[in-house]
Amino acid sequence: MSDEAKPTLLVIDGHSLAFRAFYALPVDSFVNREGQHTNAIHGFISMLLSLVKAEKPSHLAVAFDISRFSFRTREYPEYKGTRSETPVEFVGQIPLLQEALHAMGITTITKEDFEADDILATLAVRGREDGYRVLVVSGDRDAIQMVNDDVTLLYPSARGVSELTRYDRDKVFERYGIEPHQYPEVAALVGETSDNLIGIDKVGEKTAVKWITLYGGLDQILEHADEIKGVVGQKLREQKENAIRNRRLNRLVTDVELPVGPGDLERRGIDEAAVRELFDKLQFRTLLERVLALSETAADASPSSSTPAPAPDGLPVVRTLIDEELAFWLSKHASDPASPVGLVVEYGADGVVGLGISSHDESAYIPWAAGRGDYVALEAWLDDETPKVVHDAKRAYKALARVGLPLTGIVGDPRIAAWLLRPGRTSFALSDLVYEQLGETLPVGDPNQLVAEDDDVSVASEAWYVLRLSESLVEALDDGSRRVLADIELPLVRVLGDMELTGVAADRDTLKALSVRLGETAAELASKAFAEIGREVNLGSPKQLQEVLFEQLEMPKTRATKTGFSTDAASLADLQQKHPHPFLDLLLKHRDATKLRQIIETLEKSIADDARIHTTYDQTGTTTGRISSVDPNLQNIPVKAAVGREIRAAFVHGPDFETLLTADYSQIEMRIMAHLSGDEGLIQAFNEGEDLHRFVGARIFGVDPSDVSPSMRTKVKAMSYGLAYGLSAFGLSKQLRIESSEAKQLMTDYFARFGAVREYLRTVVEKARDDGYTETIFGRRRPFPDLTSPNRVLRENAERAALNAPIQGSAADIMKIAMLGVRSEIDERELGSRVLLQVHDELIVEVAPGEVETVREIVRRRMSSAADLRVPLDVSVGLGESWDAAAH
DNA sequence: AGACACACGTA
DNA sequence: CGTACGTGTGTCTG
Repeated sequence: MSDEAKPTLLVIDGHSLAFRAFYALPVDSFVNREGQHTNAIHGFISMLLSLVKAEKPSHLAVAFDISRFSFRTREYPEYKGTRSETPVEFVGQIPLLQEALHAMGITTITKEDFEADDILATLAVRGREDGYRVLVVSGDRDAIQMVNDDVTLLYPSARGVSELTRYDRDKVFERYGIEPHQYPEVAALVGETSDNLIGIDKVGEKTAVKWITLYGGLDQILEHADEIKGVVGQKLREQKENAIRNRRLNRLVTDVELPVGPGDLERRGIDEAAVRELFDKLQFRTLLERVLALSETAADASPSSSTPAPAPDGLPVVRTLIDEELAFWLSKHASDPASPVGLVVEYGADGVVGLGISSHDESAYIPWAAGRGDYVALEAWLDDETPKVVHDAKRAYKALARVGLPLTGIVGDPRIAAWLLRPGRTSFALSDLVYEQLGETLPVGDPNQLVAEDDDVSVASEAWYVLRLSESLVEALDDGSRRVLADIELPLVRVLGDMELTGVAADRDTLKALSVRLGETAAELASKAFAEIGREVNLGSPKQLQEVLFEQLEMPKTRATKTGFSTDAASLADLQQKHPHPFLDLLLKHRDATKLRQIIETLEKSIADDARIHTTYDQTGTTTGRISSVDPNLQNIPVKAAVGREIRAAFVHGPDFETLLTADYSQIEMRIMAHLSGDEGLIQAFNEGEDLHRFVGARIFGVDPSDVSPSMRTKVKAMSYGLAYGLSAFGLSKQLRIESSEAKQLMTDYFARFGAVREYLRTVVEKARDDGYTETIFGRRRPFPDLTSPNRVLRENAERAALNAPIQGSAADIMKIAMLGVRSEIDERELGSRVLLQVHDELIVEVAPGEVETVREIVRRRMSSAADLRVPLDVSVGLGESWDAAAH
């Protein structure tokens, strides 16, 4: 293929050319009405237009450095270290230039950890392979190494960017006397001041070229270093490491992984509206004419083959921000306390990859690489009061904390807002919420698309959606829910986040020993059980158990399930009464042992490297307002059985702490029921501070409190608790294994004494049916559409849930408020103790040395005063080495 | 591999 | 025919 017939690929080092342009044009002549300097943008675009006109490239791209940091600075921190601060007038010009290029339909490419020249070198190699004539525009002399028969370097002259010197093979040889690929070896010997690469003393270009010609290359020169005479030979031997290092650093990478290849860089049509708007803002009148003129000829020559998908109305163009630009953008556009910004953290396998930030009309992407030193402004911004809206703020808070970044000023979280609006929904994914709430489709990076939107764009654009979504959701909330969001849920994000990050210390040996012991017990029980039935079955399989029980042993059928008959513990206990068999008892004990062992093994697996277990609280995981706990669930650690308490004994305080403290609310739901119903009897029971069930039992059975028998107390207790769940007489009789007539009588007697409770429970459901929702004391709502369902099962289920929601929900609110109070006082008084776990009505605190009494008082006071009810909120506190020992 | 049912731990 | 959860196992399905 002749050169004439080959398509031309033009690739440009954006940053270096813009910088050249900046120094070539007078700064003060290019300032727009907003005070933004534009000389570099103007010079660059002017140069670009001339180039396009002259070279008529069919394919075109501009590469930018992401920052002054790259793999080279990691290897050699002094790399480019002599470069002075970016001039203040240059700041802000690169993002605007990128914006202009996008509007002009020109692809820009960046790659984390690489310099623009590496991108150019990669495209040059691939372009050559694919049959292109390649033109590389760069102001960096290292680019000379790319030159060959198909690749030409256009290098700006001393006079600026409008005159570019063409370096082809011949020109390189003419200028340096070597082949292009040898240039870096010369540079390695001589050194490169602008990159802060020191060469060999006394070796200049002439000497270096002479040696290269004589010995053939750098390696050969070093091999023959001993033969070189004089001071210069001496210097070479002394300083050869410099040359080796320089060569390593000035070698351009030619296999950078890029989202695009040469074929994807075909010139596209311009977005005329965007160009007009931006050029108007930049006040580029003549350039606008030139761009439009060129675009017409381009359109005639090659009709655009790919038109970018139209962006949704108002979606801002994304800028990638680094270094000074980052600080500039943050200070100029994002620190207004009155206008929140959306923030999206991009998560990679190793944590934070980047940040997307967006106001209503500007979006930016900030690449993040751990250990890089240019994030002072970002850190300050994350830690200031700039209002930030974050989807799944707790996750972002934790991810940022893990890389040492703060996050304060969280004023919105659409995930939580959507949950408050409709706590029963199943998905809280951003894309689903955007679709449902805004009626828009969240753009996704489509890897199949040629010039795919890269992650930068998606993350920054997501931030824009997060902001709008949050505003729309808050708008949809009622005042009460809004207060719950602002006063409870959002402040709680940090508290829960820190609890998760801290974790709870666990004693691996205790757990291990326990699981071994339970394993042995289970094995013994299994073999005994097999002996009883004369064969081996899988005791964990309900299906196989059904065969054994109902076919082989011909036991009476139990409660029906979807797939047969139940083998749960209650059914087995029933069977043991009706049809006693040793197998049943062995099976139950086996279940106990294996279940506990399973729990222990799960816990063991979840112990992290810091010897602590870090659960994750799901702040949107329940319909009532409670939080749930996952991975592992630390809210269902056994406590009732003796072995359960042994498990809790494995949760201990950390080495630098004095003790664990547990604090729990006594009968909080009953107290809330007393408050909400206003039942004088119940209120009196709590105010007298007597044993609640004894007091209630005395009233119901008409005896003295001292004469309430254990069996009476059990019945009363079951009924009291059951009431808050919508328990029926049938259910009560089932649970207490008493006649349903007795259960019925019990309930009648209860309501005769505590009539306001019945009245309350009835009106809660009635009101919920009218309103369509229930409400907690603090205004948290839960919708109940099924209360008017003609389907009886649905309706009655909804009735029981509606009965319970304000009670369970108010208890959840109170505990959350208490947690906020405890945390804020610990912060205020600068204590070292910290809350570790929350189990609905219980807090577990790790107490720092010397703080026992202080923390005990704080926790007790903050928990009891979290709400002002018509009954006291009783809190019991315990201390101990372990969770079990601290229980009471 | 993923969905479902069952069983069971907590408040 | 008592609310609210999460997890492990077995089983069936694709």
